[in-house]
Amino acid sequence: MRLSTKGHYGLKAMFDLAMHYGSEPLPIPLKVIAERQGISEHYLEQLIAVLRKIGLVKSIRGAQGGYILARPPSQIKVGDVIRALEGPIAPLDCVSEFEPTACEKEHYCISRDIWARVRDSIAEVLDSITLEDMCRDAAKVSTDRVES
Amino acid sequence: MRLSTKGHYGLKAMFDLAMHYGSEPLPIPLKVIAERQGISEHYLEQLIAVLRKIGLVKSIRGAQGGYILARPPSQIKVGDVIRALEGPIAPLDCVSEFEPTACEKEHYCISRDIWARVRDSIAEVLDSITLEDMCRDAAKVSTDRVES
DNA sequence: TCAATCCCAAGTAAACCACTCGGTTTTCTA
DNA sequence: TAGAAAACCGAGTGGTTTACTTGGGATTGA
Repeated sequence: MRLSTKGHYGLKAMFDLAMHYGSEPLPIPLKVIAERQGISEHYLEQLIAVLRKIGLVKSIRGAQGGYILARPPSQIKVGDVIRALEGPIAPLDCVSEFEPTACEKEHYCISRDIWARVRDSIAEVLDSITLEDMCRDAAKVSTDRVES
Repeated sequence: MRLSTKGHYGLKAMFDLAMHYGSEPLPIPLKVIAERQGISEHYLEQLIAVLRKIGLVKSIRGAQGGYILARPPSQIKVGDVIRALEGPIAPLDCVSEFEPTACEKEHYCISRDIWARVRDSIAEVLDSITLEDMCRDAAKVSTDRVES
């Protein structure tokens, strides 16, 4: 029941982009994201390629290029990012969100219901949080720190 | 975010034992469990060894021996079984239920909160279901089938 | 032009998974 | 008391996944 670094790093990168998403967003080079978030640049490149193909980020090539979010942070859910990088939420294949594979049909598998509930509870958490929420929380944390 | 077969098979085996746990429980040989649940016997042996060491099942050696639950089904939570076989619930190491490893301390990691929430929602589901609940549901399903 | 940047494909060491194999030891029953 | 049924034990194994690295090529602003 572990998340791989794909989802973890990918979310960090998306959060980084969200934190720098202004009214006139400037593209942020991968190198900067990787440094700020402490991730191998080449590895992150592979992850962000997936996010780009899925349409969560846009890229601008050439000098002064970089990446920007394809939509405002309020319209990107954490679940979108995780699904893009980790695939459908599915503790077991037979309860995958999308195209569940057939169980052994012999007898009804009682544990299936449990994993379906686990899946739904994970999805509920991930889909209830947007990148905007994360930015707001981050701002709050830094304010709290200054105050204390 | 996948469960391995360890947790899956282990829960099936425990459910099997629970379904045959009477007032005077007879030991059930591994071979029988493995056949009923469609699991490789030798592989299940390794899993049940873990469950035994942790104290969820008791073994009786020799002919007519086998395994029985160490406690009644009502006192064994699904979460107990999964934790025994898969380790503490922890989407990331830094939010492990038990002995979380240190995050990069540099700056507060905002995504940590998300994974902690995911962890808690998984734990909540798994700890709210006992083997007895599973048996009751199984009985209900088979009744429904007969009625329909 | 040239440096910054994105884009792409392949390779790789280590870990993990889902088993298998080949035994030894214990204990009930005939 | 032999023999079979069962638990117990440890090593091996082929395949997949993970988390990268390496080494380039294509695009574009200054």
